[in-house]
Amino acid sequence: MASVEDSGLIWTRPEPGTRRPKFTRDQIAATALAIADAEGFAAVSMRRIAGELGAGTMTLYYYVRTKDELVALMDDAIMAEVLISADEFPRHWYDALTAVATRTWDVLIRHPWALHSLRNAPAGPNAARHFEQSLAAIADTGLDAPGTFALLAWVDDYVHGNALRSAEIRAAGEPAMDEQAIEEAIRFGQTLMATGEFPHTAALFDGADPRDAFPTLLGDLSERDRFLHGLAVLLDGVAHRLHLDLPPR
Amino acid sequence: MASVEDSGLIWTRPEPGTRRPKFTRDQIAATALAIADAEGFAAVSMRRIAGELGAGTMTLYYYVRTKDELVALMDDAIMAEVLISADEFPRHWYDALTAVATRTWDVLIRHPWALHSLRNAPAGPNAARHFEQSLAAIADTGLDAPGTFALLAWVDDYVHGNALRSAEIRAAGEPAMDEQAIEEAIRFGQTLMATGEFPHTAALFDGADPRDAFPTLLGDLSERDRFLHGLAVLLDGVAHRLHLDLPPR
DNA sequence: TCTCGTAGTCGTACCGTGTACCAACAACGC
DNA sequence: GCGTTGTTGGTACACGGTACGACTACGAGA
Repeated sequence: MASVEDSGLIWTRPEPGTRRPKFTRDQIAATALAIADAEGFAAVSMRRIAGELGAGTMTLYYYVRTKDELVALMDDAIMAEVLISADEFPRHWYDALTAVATRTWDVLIRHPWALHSLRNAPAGPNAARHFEQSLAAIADTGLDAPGTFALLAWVDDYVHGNALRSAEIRAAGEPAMDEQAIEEAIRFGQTLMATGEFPHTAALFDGADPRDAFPTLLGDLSERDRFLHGLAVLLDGVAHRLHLDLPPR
Repeated sequence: MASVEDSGLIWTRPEPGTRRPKFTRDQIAATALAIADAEGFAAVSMRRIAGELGAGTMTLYYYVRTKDELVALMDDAIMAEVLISADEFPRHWYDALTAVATRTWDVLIRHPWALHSLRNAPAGPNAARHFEQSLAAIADTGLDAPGTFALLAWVDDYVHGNALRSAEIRAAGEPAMDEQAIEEAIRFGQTLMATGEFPHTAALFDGADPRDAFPTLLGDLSERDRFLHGLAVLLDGVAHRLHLDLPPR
């Protein structure tokens, strides 16, 4: 006898022959990513993801052995965003490396929590693809293996270091720090200045309110432009030291 | 009537007139630092610190409002290590900046958990002193405020990015990753290689066992030398772009 | 000398985390 | 019909930060 549960229309009944799980890893990772983007990585808990998905908490552990594995999934999803399609890949090493670095930076800024929270995630397939792309970018330099490795490391270090700090600046603008906390921080700064122990710092700010002074100090450039500027400086040094040619302009 | 507790010799009784707290913030921060250095930042919990100190957990909250404040204390202690004494301060901007950056790197490597765990700590007095020293280092370049700020940012970005990755490599050598996990990771890598999707990566490793290949790829240099090399490349670019003079050799 | 205010200490309890364990259920091959 | 196995999820535990408030003992005032 068919029970009430069975009596639905075909549309409501799952196709037979396929004993499919309710969820997929992609779906779970996407949910986790959405939570992290909206409320920060700290809000990503197993209970929270499960709740968002309308599942029991422990259900997630059928798809994933530990939370670390789930984090690895998140990392791989992010690394996918970093990949550059073949048709937008410049020919010259300088431009190609700049393109890869910039794309990486863009993604890291789009997910400011990522660099901090995915640090321990083991590399997945998309991380490998990103590395392959990086190698492809500088293949025409003719550098040997150690040289190649070193160059990529320098660029990666700068990109990550810059993204880390830029993400911080971005976060500082958010309501995370309330007006009163800023006020106190400034007063503390003034107390330090008053000791006379910081002549160079005092000269730099020149008595101005730090809140007004920052745009000037940053040269009225966007974070992204300042990143690009530093990258160009670094690659200048690279071309000079490693005797590589710069692209025609 | 004096109770049994009071009956000790003078030596065992605290001096009167001074109702001193049992602990100090410095002491608490030092304990927390020791735990972090020995077992990683994750091992630093309020209960653990208190236990180490022979105090009740909640006692710590008399000295500190929240754990975040305690972390700020740890950060300030670390920043103290970064400071360079006046007599070892080189004259030329290139050497001075290199000295500051290298000292920073050394400290970050000595405390590999620091960069990752103290990221959100607000700047304290020693952070301000470090900034002042950085300004002093490049004062003789004659750069204007935005130029100064930009230069320090580039160098800081590179130092932090490199230290972050170097600390990681260091951690990877630790027993954290057991033999079996490494074996699996390598097998996974080979699976990826077998797809033919990674020609450049395959060429780089040239069929060698990754465990043997790494020293060669790293150019048989120490982490520290590789850091210094990259820093020199960056500063080369800086001198070139900003029309600054290099130190006489 | 007695009393009282208060600086300093800490036990208990609450909520939130990751996850081990196990019971319940559903769909398939026979 | 059955047992098997894939899938779900409830409960419980250890551990985290910390709010609350009780307790202790010093120092000052009477």
